[in-house]
Amino acid sequence: MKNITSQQSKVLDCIQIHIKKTGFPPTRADICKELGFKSPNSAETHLRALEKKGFINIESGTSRGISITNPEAEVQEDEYPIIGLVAAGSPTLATENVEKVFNCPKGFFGSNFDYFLRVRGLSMKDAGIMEDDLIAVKKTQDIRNGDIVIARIDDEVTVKYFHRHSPNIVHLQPANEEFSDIEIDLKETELFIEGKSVGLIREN
Amino acid sequence: MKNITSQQSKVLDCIQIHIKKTGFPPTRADICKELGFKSPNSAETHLRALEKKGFINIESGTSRGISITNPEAEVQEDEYPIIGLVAAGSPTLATENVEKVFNCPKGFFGSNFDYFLRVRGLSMKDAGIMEDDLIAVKKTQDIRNGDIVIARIDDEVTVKYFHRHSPNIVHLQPANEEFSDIEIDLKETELFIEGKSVGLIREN
DNA sequence: AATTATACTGAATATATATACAGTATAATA
DNA sequence: TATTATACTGTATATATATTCAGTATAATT
Repeated sequence: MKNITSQQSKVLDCIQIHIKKTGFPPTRADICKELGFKSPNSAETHLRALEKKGFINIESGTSRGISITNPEAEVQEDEYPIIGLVAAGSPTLATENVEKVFNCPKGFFGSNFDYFLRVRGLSMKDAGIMEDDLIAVKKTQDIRNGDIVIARIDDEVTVKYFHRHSPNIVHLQPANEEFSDIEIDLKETELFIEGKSVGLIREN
Repeated sequence: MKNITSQQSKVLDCIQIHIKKTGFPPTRADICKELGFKSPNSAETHLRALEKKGFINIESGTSRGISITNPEAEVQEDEYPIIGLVAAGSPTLATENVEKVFNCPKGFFGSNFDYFLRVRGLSMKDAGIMEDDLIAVKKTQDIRNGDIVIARIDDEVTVKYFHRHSPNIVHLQPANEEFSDIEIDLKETELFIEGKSVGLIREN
């Protein structure tokens, strides 16, 4: 996305405003009227420049065939799958585990994420994570001590605090007195980190 | 909004899909192509029917001048204020207490709500409500025993479980051993119920 | 010094598009 | 029974619209 000139920016604004106001994009003539141009070619050349720079897309031979390339600045809602926390067995993101999809704006929790995990059990109760809560999971290996991770040990999926104080020993710590720490020797046991929690949603 | 026929519904869907896909509404010909009509007048009459019933608006003499009257059915994101839990003094929803606004689709938590409350303290810790969490508050007086309410006693705002087992005695119960019940005699003390919690959001 | 991008006017035109008119047919309503 | 709504085909056309071509002028690059 290259830099935009002052006039091109006005034209881009004009398009956005027209769509918001009327529901459909402007014609060349509409733009001229709005911005005071006397020739439709003034609008045309600006549109071509905006297209070349990647701000808009022009459908050739189509009336009002202008679409704004980057609606990121706008709403951008997306569907995220809700995955049931399967006790054992199948891999986490398998299709059969998708409970339903949940509409949530992108970047709702500041950072991006990949899916929601439906919480089972109360092992993270003291971290305010309750049964049936939805954890927003970001698939990443960039984990720091104290992060809440979604981990897989021997096909069992669990949500815990992550702590690693020596190279081969990882502690998966619950937030509930009734549960005890899981200590994992990476030389003996395989640990797969699915991702980490970046947010939480609870529906009452 | 009158009832819609099956064919008209298809045409309406077609318009919505076209806008979503291309960024601009379809022409009569586009609709024909999509739905298999052989005459542009087929689309035209359906459009007129949809306009008459209030589902769409048609800008006369304008190419692709179709706009959908009720975009409610679509995404419908809205801005909700985040209110800081003020310890004492000013009324809760006063403008000076608005921390910022938060974009969230309407009906995100199943039911509607009015604002987000930023949680201070850990009095509801065992209910999984932690410091800095955002509680989705629905302003209502329709409270049942066990609901999490936002209550005001003498200008102090608090979040607690609501219990009323006799007509004049209300218990506001925390979810934390370190806090004790608040018993309110409605004949002596004024209790104002701001609303109840319908959901929760946590940003990690 | 030559080229390219920006920023316009003005005119011309092929075609994309809305829209009216003429029919046919069926189901619902008054 | 007459009327209206629905659901189409098919043709025609005025005009809305994209788009090209011919210019003029200034600022920014190469």
